[in-house]
Amino acid sequence: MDAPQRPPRPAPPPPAPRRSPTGPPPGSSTGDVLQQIMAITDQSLDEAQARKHALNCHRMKPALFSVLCEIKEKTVSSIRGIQEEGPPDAQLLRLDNMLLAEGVSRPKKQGRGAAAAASAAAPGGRPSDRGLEHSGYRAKLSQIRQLYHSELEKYEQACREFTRHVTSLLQEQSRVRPVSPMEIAHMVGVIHSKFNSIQMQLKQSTCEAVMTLRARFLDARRKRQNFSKQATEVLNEYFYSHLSNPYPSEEAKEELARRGGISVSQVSNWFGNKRIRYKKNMRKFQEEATIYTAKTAVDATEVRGPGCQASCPSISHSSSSGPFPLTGPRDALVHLQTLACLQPTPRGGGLLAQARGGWPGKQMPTASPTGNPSSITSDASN
DNA sequence: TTCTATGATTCAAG
DNA sequence: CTTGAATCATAGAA
Repeated sequence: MDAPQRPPRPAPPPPAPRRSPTGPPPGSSTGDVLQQIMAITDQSLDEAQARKHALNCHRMKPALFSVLCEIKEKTVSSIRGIQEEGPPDAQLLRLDNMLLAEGVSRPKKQGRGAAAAASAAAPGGRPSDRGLEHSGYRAKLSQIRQLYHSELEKYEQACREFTRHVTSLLQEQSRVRPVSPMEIAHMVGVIHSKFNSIQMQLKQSTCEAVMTLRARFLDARRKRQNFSKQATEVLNEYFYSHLSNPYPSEEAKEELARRGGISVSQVSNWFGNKRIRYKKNMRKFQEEATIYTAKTAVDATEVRGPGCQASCPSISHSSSSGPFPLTGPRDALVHLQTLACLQPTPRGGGLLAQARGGWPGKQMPTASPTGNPSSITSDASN
């Protein structure tokens, strides 16, 4: 394999170990020795062993060896050129990173930045993907991970065995031909790179499996599940108590999410849907509004005691105040202010006009920045 | 089965 | 980025 075109023999073998007085029979020339080497593969194992031994003990062996060394010296530079392996290519790096990010592979022992980043990831998933923490996904991912590691282990084992085999073979051969340690290292490198490419295929297919799993799971996410009663209640309470400005701040969303046991984005979705659906068909929501308005008022009363303006939630949606009536303490305040400023016409003016435009003048966040849960539904004092 | 309610997604606008 | 609007897709009721 690494034997290049043999140059024309420049000189006969060095004279040093030449024919000794007790020399071999005339037939055992260098050509004969080579002939024997070539014939070794045609022989049985025992026969070959015997021949090998004979060759090793042959008195011409040192001479032949030194010739081979000479030839080798001339060709070795060509090996040197390919000794260094290039850096792991980008594709492999990408695959590794992905497997790491998905929690399929573990960070390298001597891990640096990537390892630190990955260690933050929950086993079996990216922490950022709240929705992906479901058991089904994790179970599948863990299956993939197990398969990946067992296959990887198999490949590594095979690689080790093959490397050991080839190394010992080369060491054995080094008795009859010059095989430098560098050459052996090179062979090992070649073997490793072959096995690496197999490993890369494994990584590739693992990545594909993970991607498929993710895609399927994300699809499944569309299978909606209704929120719990608690969540709906919390959201509706906020919505109807902030009807003039149903745009919860980030803090409020977080608080609502926490209280409802849902995610912030679900809160955002819910409010987006709610605003639109409420506006489209306010009549339909009238009853709901009354319920939650009353509820909020009761809560507010409990907090502040009777006598406050919030304790009179008896507002009808068909009243002249339009679709976004005074439904809660804060709305009462906002509405009073608006009335004072805008002098709305009995129908269609003021808040109604605002509402038609889709709650245009967004108010300041209505939740207290302190994050006090009670402030979400009773913030009239702001 | 159909119908309705509702959570999620997509897309354009700002 | 958030939002409104349209739409999709499904759960659950009828």
